[in-house]
Amino acid sequence: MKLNNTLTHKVEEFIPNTPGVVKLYTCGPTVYHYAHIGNLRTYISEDVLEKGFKFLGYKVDRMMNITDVGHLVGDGDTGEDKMLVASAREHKSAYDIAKFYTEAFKKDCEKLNIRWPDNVSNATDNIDKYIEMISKLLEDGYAYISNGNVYFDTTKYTKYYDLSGRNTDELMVAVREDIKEDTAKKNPFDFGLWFTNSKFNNQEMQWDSPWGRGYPGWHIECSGISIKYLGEKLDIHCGAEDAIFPHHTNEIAQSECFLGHKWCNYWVHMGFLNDQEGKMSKSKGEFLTVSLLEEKGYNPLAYRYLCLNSYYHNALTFSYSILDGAANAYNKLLSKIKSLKQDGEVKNTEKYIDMFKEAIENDLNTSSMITTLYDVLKADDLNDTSKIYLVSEFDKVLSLDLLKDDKKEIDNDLEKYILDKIEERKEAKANKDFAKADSIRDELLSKGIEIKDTREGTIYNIL
RNA sequence: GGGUCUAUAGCCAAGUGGCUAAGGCGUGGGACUGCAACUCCCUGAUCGUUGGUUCAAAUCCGACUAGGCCCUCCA
Repeated sequence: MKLNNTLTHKVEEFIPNTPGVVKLYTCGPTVYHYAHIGNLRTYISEDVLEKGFKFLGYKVDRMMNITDVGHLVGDGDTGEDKMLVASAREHKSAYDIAKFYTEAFKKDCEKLNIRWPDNVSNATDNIDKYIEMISKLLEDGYAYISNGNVYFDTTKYTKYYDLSGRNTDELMVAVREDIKEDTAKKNPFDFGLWFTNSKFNNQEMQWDSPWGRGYPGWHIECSGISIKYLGEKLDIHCGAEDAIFPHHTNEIAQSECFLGHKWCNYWVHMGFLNDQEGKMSKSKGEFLTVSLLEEKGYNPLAYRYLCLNSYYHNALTFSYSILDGAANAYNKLLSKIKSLKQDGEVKNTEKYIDMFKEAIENDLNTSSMITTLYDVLKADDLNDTSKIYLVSEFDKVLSLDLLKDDKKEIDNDLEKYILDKIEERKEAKANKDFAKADSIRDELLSKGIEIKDTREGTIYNIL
């Protein structure tokens, strides 16, 4: 298995700490609002990564966090706490907001066939672990207290800039005009581990700690949860590309200083889904949620297909025309698969399984996986039974419901009505009364029933 | 300003130094059809520009150009 490792800036062979086992940590969502489809792209990629490893025979121990503790709002807003803003907007407590949007996120994942990870933990459920880590960092001199807050001292960790490739001199502090520098820090890029004295005096979520009542910094959350549940050595840490600096950079610093050794060998970052102006956000432009796509008549899996057709590490620009293309391709693919009929024994499939595995091993080349699927459908050395078998195998990773029988239940009355109409139209056609034939077709279509004339006769399809 | 990633046909893309540059969508043409839809067949690029390395480069190196992301938080 080869992966694009941000730590080494190379696509390189993946070697787990324990042969055959992958310890995988994926950064989860901040649950203060609905997720947009750009957020979900990352989770689709991580889902395929997990399933791809399993397809290759690995055991995957995966952990994901849910960030349910407040942080600064983004996407155009400034200086407010996300959870607080959502609380005020919806007149709910921060805990209720987190619960509500966690459920919403879960539903979105279901619609996109993103398997809910076996291990998911809320940031607020692991405060004890953060306190343990921060205490040790203070004890060992990697952290200091200033103005009531605990900060990590970035000058104490020499490899601080390895992941992002930056260096201290060239970074700009508070590059955006609307951000004020925190003067309590010793060094500009030190970051908060625990706050007791923040600008959010109305912070609802607070806990007691050796440094006073307050709340943890954002970065400690992922490190704490990962180490608590997956142990001291992690194989792969995933996240979106914007998390490289400072989030993942800070995670590495605090984790390795706490552990005293190398923590994670592979850092895999997912590219963004952009709109025409660039980064997709919740506050500018159209707020593209899975529900919105459904309202517009798109199958969420058409979006999944779109994502799988591109490389996880690169940016993808969203537009309705590319979604239309994906939806079209996806529907054609489904109807091709639907036309397969069981016709014998499964045979000659090894070659195609190998091709599919090769695509996975090639840095999760989802585009090639789909190409292999098309190769199977076109193959003349495979019978239909073998093709169906391969499609079902591939769908373990692709999760596009390729073989799902979505035939809608219709009652006998409706069926009789449709068959009568089809018979009536057949007669009209025989009598060359095409106006009548067309009007019957339109009538059925207006009721959501599409008919097609095939060599085997007229068939109908409930839309 | 600095870092980092990217650049293959209208669009999504494969390609990891060497046969005629995969595949999908769309477009155009054709077959089928009373018409249409469906289906099937045919249809397109010297790989951002420019130097270099090599017997050989879309593939390696340099420069340039364009764009994404990061330097509060964001997937």
